[in-house]
Amino acid sequence: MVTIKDVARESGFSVSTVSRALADSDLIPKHSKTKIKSVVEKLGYIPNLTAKSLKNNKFYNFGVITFAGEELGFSHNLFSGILNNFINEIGKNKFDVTVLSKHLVDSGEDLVAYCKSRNLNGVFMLSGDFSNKEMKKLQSSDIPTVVVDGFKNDESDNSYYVSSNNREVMKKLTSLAIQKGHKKIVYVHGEDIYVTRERIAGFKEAIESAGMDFNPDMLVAGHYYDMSYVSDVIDGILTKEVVPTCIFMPDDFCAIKAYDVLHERGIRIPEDISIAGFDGLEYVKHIYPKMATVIQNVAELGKTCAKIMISLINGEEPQHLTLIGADIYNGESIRTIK
Amino acid sequence: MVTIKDVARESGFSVSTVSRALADSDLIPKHSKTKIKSVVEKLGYIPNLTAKSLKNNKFYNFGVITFAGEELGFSHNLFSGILNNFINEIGKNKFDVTVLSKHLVDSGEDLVAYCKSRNLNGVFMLSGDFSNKEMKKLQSSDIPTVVVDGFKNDESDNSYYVSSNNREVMKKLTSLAIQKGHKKIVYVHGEDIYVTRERIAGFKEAIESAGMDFNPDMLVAGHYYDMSYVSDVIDGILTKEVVPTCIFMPDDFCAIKAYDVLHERGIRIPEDISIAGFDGLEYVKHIYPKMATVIQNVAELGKTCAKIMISLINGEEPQHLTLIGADIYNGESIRTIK
DNA sequence: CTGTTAGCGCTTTCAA
DNA sequence: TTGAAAGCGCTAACAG
Repeated sequence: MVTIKDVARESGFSVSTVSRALADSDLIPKHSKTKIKSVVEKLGYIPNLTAKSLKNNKFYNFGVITFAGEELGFSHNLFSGILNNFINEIGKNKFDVTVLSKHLVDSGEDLVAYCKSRNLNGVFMLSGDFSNKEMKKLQSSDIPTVVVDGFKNDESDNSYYVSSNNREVMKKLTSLAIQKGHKKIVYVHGEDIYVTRERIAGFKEAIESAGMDFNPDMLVAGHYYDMSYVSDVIDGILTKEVVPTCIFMPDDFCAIKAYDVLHERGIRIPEDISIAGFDGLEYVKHIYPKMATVIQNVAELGKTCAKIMISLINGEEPQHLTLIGADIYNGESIRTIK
Repeated sequence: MVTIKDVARESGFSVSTVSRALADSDLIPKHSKTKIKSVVEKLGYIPNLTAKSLKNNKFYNFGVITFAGEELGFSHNLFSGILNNFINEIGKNKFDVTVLSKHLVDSGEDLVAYCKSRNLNGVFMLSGDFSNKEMKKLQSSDIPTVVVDGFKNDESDNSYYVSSNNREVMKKLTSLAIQKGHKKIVYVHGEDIYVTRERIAGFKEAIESAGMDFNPDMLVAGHYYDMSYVSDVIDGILTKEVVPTCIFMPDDFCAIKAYDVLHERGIRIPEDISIAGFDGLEYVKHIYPKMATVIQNVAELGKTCAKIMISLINGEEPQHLTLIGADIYNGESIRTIK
């Protein structure tokens, strides 16, 4: 390993002069810099950032945690897209990203200690775990956290939340179905977290502002990104005294499974029952019938989280909750009832 | 920040004794350890791994690069699953994982320098970029690299390759179609990399061992994980003088698009044309008709890569090429021709 | 303009 | 059984 010492010796300057030259300090004249840089080149010197960090007490490193409660990890189609954008934005700003493995989170190790021992400047959580103690401790620690999409919105001074404008977009989606003539709509919603409550609120608002009566039967509890329960839930809905004409699923992944189940039962989409998903995964636009869904702005979500992280370590005070606009994709899975 | 010095002062021992006690050294008697650990507890001391690393010249940190050539990053449905398993396996072994952003790779920065300055012990590449110079330099550097799935298999002493047993499984898939009565099969294959060549080889072998004539018309060039070219390619195939009864697509993602295109053209799957994908993404089992595909063993692929990385830094000499078995999922998209 | 020196937090030899 | 001291690679205050 070539160190700054080697460069100093070889170039005839002292270590501090070399350090300054490499930092492009005004104190060092051009000719010295040139000389030093040529030696750097010659020896193939590469500065050791670990040493630099230790000295400066600046670490330029964020952690990322992926939704500990699920098996999905990076395979979560929505979160992986958000993560992509987060990482690229962070990378543009010259920070590093360290991944905290699901194993680490599940093992019950002290997450705060883990992060501190690695000098992480902040942690990005792709959906908080809704039960994990360590995640909670991390959120209420002095390490800044930015949580996207799945969170409880517990107030914590040091935690920042980003999500789509779920209430508004769910209201839009519901209004669209109503406009198309649907009066009996069921919303299979996910876990009780902030985004779910918002979606339910938007759902209700649309129903009520259309002059219809909201009744609790319109809500059915499900889970996000979990196909296993879908056939039971769908069967339950099909045997209700009032069978809906339209079912909103918690997300596209579950909605695909709903397609499958309905197909097996000989029920046509959208002729017999209409379906909508949520998230806007690429492939739902290419299945038959093209699935109506909410397209979350994955790029904006990821970038926003990154910007908040960066502004935080710059000592700024961003908003604690940021909402990002989402769009409706009409598809063909919600029929028009005459 | 509480340092080892603080613990030393507070406990009345010297820094070195504290260090030894925390490393559970035999030199330190139980009562001293107990005393020291109680002070650690009291002060909330957390060891600084950066300092430790610097001192020991051990860094316990791997890099991960995601397929620079594409927009997908972590959204790549196959690679994200592999990555999941890689990270968890690495995490179990107490190493950290640092993400190298696509931005970093695209920007043309010196990747080797980047990795060295961060003291990365090795780099995991999810599909090599087939053109990127920096990626190549990295692979031929003294930093060990493990590449999964998309690679050229250029010989490099310090690069290790893992993929599914593509030749064998593609032979199986092709044989299955032949057995079902298909004689006119077209394989839309991906970029010219090792895995593609293997798949093509397996495809040929199946055709020839069935006593059929292989002809180059059976191969059509496409791309992996790219929907944009699919409709052109499909249209091209449909206007051939001999229209095939079965089309193999490069992957599930493209195959979904093929479903879409054929549907738009009024061509039924599998009655008119049979389709198969490749990779085994969860949702292809839930679309209609259920898509025949090759299920790559994502868990084994990821874990194997991790194990190779770890064995490398332990000074072992793993094989340079490791093949993992894959399975066929029959689905319903390859019809039986009587 | 440049060098000497101290020190970031930690481990480890050497000496007691 | 413990401590002093050196040093990992680097930066920066201070002194010239």
